Amino acid sequence: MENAGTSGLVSGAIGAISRHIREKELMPGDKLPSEAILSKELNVSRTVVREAFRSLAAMRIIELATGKRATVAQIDHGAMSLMIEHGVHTDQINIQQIYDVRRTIETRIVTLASIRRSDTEAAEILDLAAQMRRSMDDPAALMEHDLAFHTALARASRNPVYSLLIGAFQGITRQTWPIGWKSRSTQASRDLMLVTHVEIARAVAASDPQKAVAAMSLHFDESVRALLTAGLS
Amino acid sequence: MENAGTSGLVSGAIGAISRHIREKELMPGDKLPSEAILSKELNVSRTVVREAFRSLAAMRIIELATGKRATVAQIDHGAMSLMIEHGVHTDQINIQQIYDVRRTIETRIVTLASIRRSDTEAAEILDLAAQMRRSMDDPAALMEHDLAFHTALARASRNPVYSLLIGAFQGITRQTWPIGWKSRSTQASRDLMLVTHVEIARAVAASDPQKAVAAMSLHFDESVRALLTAGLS
DNA sequence: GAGGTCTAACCTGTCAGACAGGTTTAGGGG
DNA sequence: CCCCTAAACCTGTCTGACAGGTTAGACCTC
Repeated sequence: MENAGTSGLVSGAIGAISRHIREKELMPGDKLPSEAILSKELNVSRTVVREAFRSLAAMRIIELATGKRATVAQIDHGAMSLMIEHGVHTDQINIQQIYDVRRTIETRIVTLASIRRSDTEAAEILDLAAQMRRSMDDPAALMEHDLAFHTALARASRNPVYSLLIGAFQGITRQTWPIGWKSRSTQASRDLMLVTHVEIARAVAASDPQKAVAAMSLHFDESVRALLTAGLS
Repeated sequence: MENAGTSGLVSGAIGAISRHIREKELMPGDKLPSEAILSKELNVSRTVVREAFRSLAAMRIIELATGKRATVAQIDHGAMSLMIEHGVHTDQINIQQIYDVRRTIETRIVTLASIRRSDTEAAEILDLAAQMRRSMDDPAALMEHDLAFHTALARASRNPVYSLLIGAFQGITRQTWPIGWKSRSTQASRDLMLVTHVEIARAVAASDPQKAVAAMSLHFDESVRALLTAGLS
């Protein structure tokens, strides 16, 4: 009775275009045929091709731009971020569950980062931790540095899937971060958070996976507690 | 110089519709306004609303069906699966990287599953492992049971984000699984794989997280080795 | 009054054609 | 050989139309 994914001209076009990308082994940046050509080849109206393009663009599989032809896109976490946000807003996922996943993958990330980070990356991570400390009185800036810190760690893991995943959680984290920050009411608890980040950075820079994991673990214990204190289910 | 995500009438419509869902606190299954109404409210043509709907449907944020109005959708791994496949086909992600992520999260999954699984779930997981054994001579069926096994474990973890992630890797796994199976050329290596699954199932059923993690770890060691043997970068 | 049926109103899927810009390309002039 | 321009190409958006699926209410029967 259900067929949503495969029936309909648009779904057919999506499939045909995806196949085209695979078969021609197109790489990010490569151009796709124009809407007019595709609509002729697939025997459908331009409307159908356009809706197929939009669908693929929504998943960041292709990239659209006015005047230019569509191109194959680089993977990007934007779409995943929206999906996760949607899941949270519709009560299908809660914040604690996201934190469990983040803890799991970020623990692995710091292990890999400790082993694989370049010196430049180590410096960047250290610097981001320092910037966090400096922007202690500006929550918005602090949050951005915090997010950038975790993103940099993911990148240093040299596994793009981890970067993708960390990026996917960023959207919803932006919305919950202030809650956690506010619930750290004492100066001591705020300091602790900043110090923990510095500790993580130092351990990664020192190529000490065990210490890095321990610090990251502490960070999550503390974060989860902060969110629970704030009453976040 | 870049603005792809926020400019254009369609992006505006996507934003407006997303906001509508959040502000009205719509839950999965709830209906959205019709295309005609939305196009009037947003002062854009029906074309624009339709393309916005398609985009949201591609991310499985909403669900479309002919004749009926669009509804808010349940989270679904379909879109993520396509994104991952795209990443692999365009050489932005390789299989080993995916296996590293899977190992990381599946290790956590069996820990949670061991603690939280219901008796029904335990029985199901045990049964799936048994079915794998029985379909040893039918690779297609074996693969499906294998995938179902890991999906069932994720579900038993009681964290929908893990289910989502496991689902997201399923598409690409379907394409690489046969490679791994073929590279297990000896009867002994094939038996090992089946036995390992049974071990995981038994450990979860026995609520023994440590044993479950050990077995899962072994499973991934073995899988990664099989793929490396097959020459998969 | 309850239940069932049928029709009219509503809604989505697809098509065709049109036009305003943005982009690329080929040619022509210096 | 380089630069500049105009034509060709391409996408974004709008309008109007029609087929076919869905729904709700009117109506009819028991």
